[in-house]
Amino acid sequence: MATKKSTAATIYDVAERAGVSHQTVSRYLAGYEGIRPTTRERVAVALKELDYRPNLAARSLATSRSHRIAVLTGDLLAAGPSRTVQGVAEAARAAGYVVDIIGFDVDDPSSLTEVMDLIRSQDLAGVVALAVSDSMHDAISRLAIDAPLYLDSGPADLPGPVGQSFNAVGIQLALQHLIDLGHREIVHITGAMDYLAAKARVNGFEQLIRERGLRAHPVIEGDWTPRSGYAAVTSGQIDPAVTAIVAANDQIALGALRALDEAGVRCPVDMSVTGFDDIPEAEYYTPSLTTVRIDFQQQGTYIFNALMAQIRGDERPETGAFIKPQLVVRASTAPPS
Amino acid sequence: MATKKSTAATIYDVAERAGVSHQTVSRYLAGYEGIRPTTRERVAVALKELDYRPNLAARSLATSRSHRIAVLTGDLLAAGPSRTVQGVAEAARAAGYVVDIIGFDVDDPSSLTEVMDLIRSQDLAGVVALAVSDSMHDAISRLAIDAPLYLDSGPADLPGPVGQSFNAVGIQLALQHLIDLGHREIVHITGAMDYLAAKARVNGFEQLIRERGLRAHPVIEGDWTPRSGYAAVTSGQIDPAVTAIVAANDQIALGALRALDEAGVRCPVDMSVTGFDDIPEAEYYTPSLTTVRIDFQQQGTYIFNALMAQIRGDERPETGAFIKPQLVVRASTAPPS
DNA sequence: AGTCGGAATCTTTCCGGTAACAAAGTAGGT
DNA sequence: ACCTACTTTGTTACCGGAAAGATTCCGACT
Repeated sequence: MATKKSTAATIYDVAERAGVSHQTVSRYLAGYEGIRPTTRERVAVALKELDYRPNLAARSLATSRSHRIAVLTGDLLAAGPSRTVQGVAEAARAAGYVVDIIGFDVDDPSSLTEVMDLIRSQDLAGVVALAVSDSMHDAISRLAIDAPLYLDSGPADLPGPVGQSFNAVGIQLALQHLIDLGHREIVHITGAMDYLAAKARVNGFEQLIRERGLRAHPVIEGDWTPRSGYAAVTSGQIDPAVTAIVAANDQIALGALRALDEAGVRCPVDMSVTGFDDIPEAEYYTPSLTTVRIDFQQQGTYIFNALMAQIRGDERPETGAFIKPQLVVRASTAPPS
Repeated sequence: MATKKSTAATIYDVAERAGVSHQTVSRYLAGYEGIRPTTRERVAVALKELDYRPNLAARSLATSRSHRIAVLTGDLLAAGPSRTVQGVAEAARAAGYVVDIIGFDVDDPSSLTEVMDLIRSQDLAGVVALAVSDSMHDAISRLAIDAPLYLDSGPADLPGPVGQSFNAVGIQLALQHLIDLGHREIVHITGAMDYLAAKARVNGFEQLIRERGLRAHPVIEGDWTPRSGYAAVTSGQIDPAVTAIVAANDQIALGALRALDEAGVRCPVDMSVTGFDDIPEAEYYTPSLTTVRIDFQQQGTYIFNALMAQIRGDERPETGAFIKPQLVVRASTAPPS
């Protein structure tokens, strides 16, 4: 039966109740083996009776380590990042870590100064930076945070962070699907090009186009938003020969779908469209969107694990982690007519 | 010129450098007035030279108060809540608070036990619970958290939390718009009915229907998802006389739009549809969705302020805060034909 | 029985701040 | 110049844990 006390119980309270020293309680909590069973039992009982909860501030002060990680992100609003954050948060919680969300202004690198102060004040176990543009990438990597930092961005020509490993393969899944349907003239609408994810998708797209020996239509630059997908189609940049569009995410695909509809171009009869992410709404677009499903939950887990590996100081870069994208065929793709 | 030191500077380091006692430094940091200008200057210089950052764990331990709040939420994925969280996080950051995101399993009230432990270990300044269903509402309010708690849920018959004040007015904006267009047979597809937001929208809807003396079609129960909007239309629950649908959010509207399209019912010619939230995609649905825009940023600010008021122990419940919803007329509504 | 050594437990110190109290320093009034 | 009353600054204790060193306990062995 938990005793109601106005102030939270400390290890001293527990120790007194169990008739031992506070250090013994501390050892018990740390899982130390060498405690006599009778003593152990007394401590356990006292702990339960007082409904003891450790004070994390005190622990963190004493050890100068915490079980808290920060997620730095430019926008939580975008569907992808927000789900990734969710995934990281869940993985972190399962591992007994708490996640601080720290936002910064994507357009203002100087806002990082505040962020930096915040991070340095917090003794964090680690920091994850998600959805980071190139300019921010440099600013962040210069940040000289003393905690391990997992940066989900970087040059597109390197293998890249584990959290971004699926981009090329994913986009190729969509592209190959269109090729299999018989399409030969295919164009890509990109995400915001200062994001690694966008560049990786472009690279994946162009690589497969080359491998298959297809005509390389210049990509059309978008910025992840439906608006940019709409603009890409209405801007007249698309070669009339094109019969299929590979959008860098579902929102762009939505915008494109809408523009096609307004222009009287039927999807999928006259033009096929694929998305990326498989957000819950994608199935209900008109027509239902063929897209590539990403397991953001798993992505979050991988990212968290990668950070934990850094925290523990592991050397091996955990090569096995790869998020397997999955093609979801719905009604927005069909053979060219 | 900041001196590079391997370990972070403490107030003791600063004190030594400035030739004063650490307490004087502490006073300076606390903004205490009674410090001689010359001393003040020396401290300021030392502070800057050592690039001092306070250790929040130590401060929190000493004061048993922290500048950290937790946001408890069932799902970050849903568009509304995630944007609200974003808003709260931003308001909190502006006020110098850090936000911990704590997720729990909506379907498993026992997961709250863990959450509870987490919260109690963290010495938090306050807790915000968002997107809370009724069952969770009870579980959470029983949680006996010693920090101030802002619960964004509750009985639908009370005025309700400030964060939810816009529901009735917002839905009535949509409904009145349809009435103005000449619609008389209007049905509502609800959100998940164990959420305050869903109930408040239903109440607002039914109230205005009564006031205008219109036929009260029974509401069709949804769960915020596009799937449920789709199901509501295809299930045949809608009276053939109905000429307009008021959906509880944009996703539901999307599902409905899709079902109507498949059934060959033209929107807005044969059926008008309104959404709620104005997510960025809504404009690009087919047809472009008439909806009610909610300023989630502002909502987040209000919620944060409400929590801060509780933390400070203010009595007056800050009655002035109201998020003004805004009707956004697009192409999914038209006079009945 | 006396000793030795490891196991179990206790005591002290520290982490980096804040709070309360004590002690200087300073100025004004007589 | 002396005392009083503020001002300014310094000292010490404390928050709740963890780490390190000190101490007690206990059984095995001589």
